[in-house]
Amino acid sequence: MTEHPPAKARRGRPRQAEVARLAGVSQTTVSLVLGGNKQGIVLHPDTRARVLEAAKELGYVPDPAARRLAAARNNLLGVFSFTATFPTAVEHSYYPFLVGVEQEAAVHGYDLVLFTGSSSGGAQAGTSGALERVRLADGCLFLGRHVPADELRRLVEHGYPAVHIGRRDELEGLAWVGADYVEASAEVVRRLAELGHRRVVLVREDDDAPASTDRERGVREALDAAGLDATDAVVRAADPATDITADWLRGRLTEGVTAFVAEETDTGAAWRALLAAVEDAGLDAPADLSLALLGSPPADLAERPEPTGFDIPRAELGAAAVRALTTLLATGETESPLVACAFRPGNTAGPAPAP
Amino acid sequence: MTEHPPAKARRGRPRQAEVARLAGVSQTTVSLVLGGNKQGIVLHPDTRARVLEAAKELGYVPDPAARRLAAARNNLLGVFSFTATFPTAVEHSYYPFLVGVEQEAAVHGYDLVLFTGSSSGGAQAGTSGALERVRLADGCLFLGRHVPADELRRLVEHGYPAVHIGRRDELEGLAWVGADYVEASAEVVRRLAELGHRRVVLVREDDDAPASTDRERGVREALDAAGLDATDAVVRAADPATDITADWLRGRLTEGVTAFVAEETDTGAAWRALLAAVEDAGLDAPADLSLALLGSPPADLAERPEPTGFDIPRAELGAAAVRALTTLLATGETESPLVACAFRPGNTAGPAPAP
DNA sequence: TTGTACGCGTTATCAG
DNA sequence: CTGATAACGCGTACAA
Repeated sequence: MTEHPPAKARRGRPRQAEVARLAGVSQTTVSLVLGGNKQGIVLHPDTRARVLEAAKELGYVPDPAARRLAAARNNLLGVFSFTATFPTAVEHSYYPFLVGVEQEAAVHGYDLVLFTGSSSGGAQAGTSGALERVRLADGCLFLGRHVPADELRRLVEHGYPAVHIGRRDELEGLAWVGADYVEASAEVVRRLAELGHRRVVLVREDDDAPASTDRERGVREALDAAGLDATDAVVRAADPATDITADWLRGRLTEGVTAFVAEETDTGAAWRALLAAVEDAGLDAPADLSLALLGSPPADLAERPEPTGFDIPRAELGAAAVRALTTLLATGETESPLVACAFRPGNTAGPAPAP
Repeated sequence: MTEHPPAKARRGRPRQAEVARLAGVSQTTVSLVLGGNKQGIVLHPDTRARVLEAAKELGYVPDPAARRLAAARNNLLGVFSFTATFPTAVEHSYYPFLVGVEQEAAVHGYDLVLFTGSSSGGAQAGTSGALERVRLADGCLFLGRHVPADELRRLVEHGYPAVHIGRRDELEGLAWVGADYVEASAEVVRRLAELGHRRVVLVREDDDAPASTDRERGVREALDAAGLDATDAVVRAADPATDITADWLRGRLTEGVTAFVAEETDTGAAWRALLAAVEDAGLDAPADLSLALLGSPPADLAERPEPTGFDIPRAELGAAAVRALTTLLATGETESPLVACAFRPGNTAGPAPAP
């Protein structure tokens, strides 16, 4: 009993020392050869070859934790996501971003660590300090609304390389990549104005995430620019399903509102409520009124009708985030690019009905 | 220059030793208190309190890398996927499996490592020895057709804990979780038989993956069981787009075939070709003939018409795979469960037309 | 009940 | 060119 029973998980996991023994050299040499020889030390090609062969023979792979502990890097990028609900449908989750993240990570030679219990509301979610887990990776991507600001700030202040997917100005020094919701929302309203709509209402949920406020800003800016009345132009619905009713809709219509714009959220509640209200009121879009969605529709109502609005370039955002993170890792430069959203014509908006 | 410039990421992070000094105890005691005291060692409540206070005071958070290094395990589960094409659409990728994988991994306290350059066709894909990378994780999930058998065998022979998503009997000792394609395909054919179809043709691609052969087996078994003619019941189309034409279709119809079944693949080529041939021939399903798809349709033609067939329970498969892997990790027991597929009525199959 | 000593796997320095 | 040796931060037998 002189040896602790080794954890099953490690059985057969070769270390540098074993590679060294097999190659007949020291462990240091193995580290040198396998580490790319940053020190510029000259090694005998034969030695090098023997080490490489031994490593391949044994299937040696460096332990990421040890690598990291020794203040090196492990070619691992973290992904920590805070989506409100568990992704039963892939489209509602962060996977669309992951497509771009994964592709770009591959380009740069990084593998990905998905920190669970974040999106999935698993055991560790909400636990204070849960974010610290990401330190296992060289750097980390954060995404979703409601990423805990204080924990994130701690990481950033300690110099941990982090990039947030989604604009995040409040956190000094945090790099982020964002969709240009302001411009995209403004464009939607501009189109509506061009279609003759003079009064437009934005239905947003009761949520102060940047993604929401940006949309509102874009809407307001476009209204101003078009010289339209912005009075009561924004409605905050704590519970869209009960607040946005057929009656409410009729009320607004009699006030002269001809177009309704919903923000996109995790649940799509605002858009859903709007569609339901229109149907309940026996109205039709775009004949009787125009509708637009500031984002992509939830999967279950993606078609019939296809919402006028814009698409969030999720994969590009993911890729841009990885680029930002890798340059942060390599140069220490913090960049925060804004990615444009493409306008989606759709078929829920049309010319404003004659008064 | 007596000190190495510490990595930015680590600067200023309090360690257990500092907590210990502040609390006037040893580092061990700190570890004990903060580690939840698994050993059941009795500590003086005051000591405990002092340690906790000191930890909070300093904002101590354990270093995950060190923790994992000491524990001789990662709590990392790998995911290595071999899908034929890059997932431009999440639905075509391995993400639907990942939903279940992620959820179940969270339950068991594991994080996930996504090995890039596998699904994404990145730089390292196809490289010999690329699979060895997975050793970084405590265990790994493999998925997709065409996972290189020899490399996988090496890993398994070395005792590396691996679970393949998809049946894989050829590899002695490899654990896998599979969808019961045989039974699901048989059920589809049984339904067709019940609808009066006497001659059924399976269109499969030129591919000998288990997922393909299982479907064929199910089809043949059901044909036999129903006493139907299995002559020329299976067509292998190297290139469905050019092989499965309107002319071909008419030919088979005149031979008395009334139902066509396509296997599902990454590309959905067989099903796509079948739909196109029917349209080109000016025919209609299910009026003139019946169609069924052994799997889920590609996203771009998920509706209109919804294919009769079955759904692959991808999330459940992912979850089952994680369970298999964690028990393999914990007990060394290899299990290979088969998960049932749900029949999907759809609307492309109907009663066989009268002869 | 608390402290000592060592190991986990890797990197990095420095003397042969 | 190579081989000891010391961190890195934490867990844990074993001793006090």
